[in-house]
Amino acid sequence: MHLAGKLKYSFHLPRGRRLFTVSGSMSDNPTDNSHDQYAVRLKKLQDMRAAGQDPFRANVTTTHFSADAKALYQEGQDYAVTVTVAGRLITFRVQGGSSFVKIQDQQGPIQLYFRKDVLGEERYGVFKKSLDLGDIIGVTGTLFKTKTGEITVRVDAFTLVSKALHPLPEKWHGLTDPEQVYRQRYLDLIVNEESRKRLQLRSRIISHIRSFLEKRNFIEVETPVLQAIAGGAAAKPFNTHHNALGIDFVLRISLELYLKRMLVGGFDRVFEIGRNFRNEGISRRHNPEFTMMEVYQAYSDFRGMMTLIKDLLTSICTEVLGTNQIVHPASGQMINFAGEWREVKYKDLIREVTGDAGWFERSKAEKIAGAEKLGCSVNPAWEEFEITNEIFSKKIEPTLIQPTFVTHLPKELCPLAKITLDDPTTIDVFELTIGGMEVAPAYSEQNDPFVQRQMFEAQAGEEKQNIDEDFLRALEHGMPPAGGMGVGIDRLCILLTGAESIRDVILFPQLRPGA
RNA sequence: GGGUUGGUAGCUCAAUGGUAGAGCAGCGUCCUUUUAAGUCGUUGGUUCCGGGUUCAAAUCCCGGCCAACCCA
Repeated sequence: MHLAGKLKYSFHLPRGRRLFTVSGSMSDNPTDNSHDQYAVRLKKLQDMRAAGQDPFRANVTTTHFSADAKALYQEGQDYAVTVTVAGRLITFRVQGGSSFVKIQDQQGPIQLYFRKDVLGEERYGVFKKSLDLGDIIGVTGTLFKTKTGEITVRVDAFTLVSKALHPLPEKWHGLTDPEQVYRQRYLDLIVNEESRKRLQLRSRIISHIRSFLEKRNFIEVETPVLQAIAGGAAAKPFNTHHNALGIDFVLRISLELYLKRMLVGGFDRVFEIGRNFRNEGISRRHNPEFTMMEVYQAYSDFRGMMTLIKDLLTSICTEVLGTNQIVHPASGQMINFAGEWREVKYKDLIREVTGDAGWFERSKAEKIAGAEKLGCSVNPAWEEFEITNEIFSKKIEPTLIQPTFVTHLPKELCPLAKITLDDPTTIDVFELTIGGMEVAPAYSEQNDPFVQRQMFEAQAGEEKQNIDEDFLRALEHGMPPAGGMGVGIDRLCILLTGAESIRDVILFPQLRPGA
């Protein structure tokens, strides 16, 4: 089931407009050219082509991006530096024989100054008549500072290198319809600086994670997305099919089991930043495909991972964000990454919120009653640990705004970690929770193949075929003791960019096909 | 899956059951240092789709599609 296969790719024209009727009326009656901006722009394109200038065959060799070009200007040295820049036309202010426009490239906007007496009558006329907001142009000119102090390129020559047939969204309000923001992200990126900044910040965060880990001798690897068995997490997978092999595959739901094979193979410090796919609901916090970073370090444990994640996040704060404090939009609180981070056992949090020191000795009926007293709706079919975990998810996790290591979770919640030595009901694990969201779980990884098999069998229940025998065989060859951690990159970006929704930090979030 | 809110010009939004409008964009005019430039004029509508009520529906009712938020 390929989702993309169901999408209809159609050439999109403004509603109710047909290309041939519009262009027909254009040529029949050139004065009546005001009914459709698409048609107006198409006409300009056709006229240029007829004159032997096809913008889609033109190009320009740029010398600088916008901000780099502006940085070359030296005070008082007007028209001394020549640059060639290119970008999308975002403002257009014609003023008789001189005009100011702005173009925008990857680094942001730069102002251009067109003069009739510099360009000549004919080229200036082409500039005024042939260009539209949204077109992509390249210009060569010299830097100067206007009387209002803006560094500007006085244009000596310009080339249209791509025609925009659709008008840009309105310049002041921008594009606000959330649906269009996500479906036509390119428009959002053109007109909404906040979106552009946020998504660029995401790239810088990921880039920083890579360099941070590489400096600590971690090796980045890539493991299969297509897998015969979805392992490493409890989630419903997407199913797909390999035609030549004639077998079904699933898309991975986690990176874990292959990265541990890398530990067996002698890659002692590995990480992968990759897409996971979970066939579950879509919400403010969930996208069906999301980016996970998983990292494994031999001869470490969950305590070592604590240090690693704290160092990593502190490093992102100082080197990428330039601050240790971030506003948590939902609560308005400041999240403080500096100083010591709270560490608390899962069981202690449960005892605290239920007010019951003996919670874990209570019967299932008593736990159900306790959970309902706290306002949790409980499914009677749940196991006891699920009832308790409902309290954690609903009543505790959302309140953990400051960075908090929740440690020693019940062993049922993770079958891949080592049992705590002095408490056989818990595992050596933490979940780092910030801003009410689980950001990074980490474990002392299970490397005992016998215990691992038992855990898998208990988890699989009747579905023994879902046990990854190849992974167990790998463990039987000996995996070094290791700490492992997963970092939800999207959630981290929500947190660090102050976004409201996962959709704001994913370039093209999944939506229903159509529209 | 349930509830709430919304979908009107290219964009941002008005219009209390009674002629569908404004700003920006577009088109035409004036303007050689503007900053949402300004000026004068002007075009542009399957009011998401399909039914229904009514003399009359963007508006009320039913169904559908899409989205946002909340809940599961």
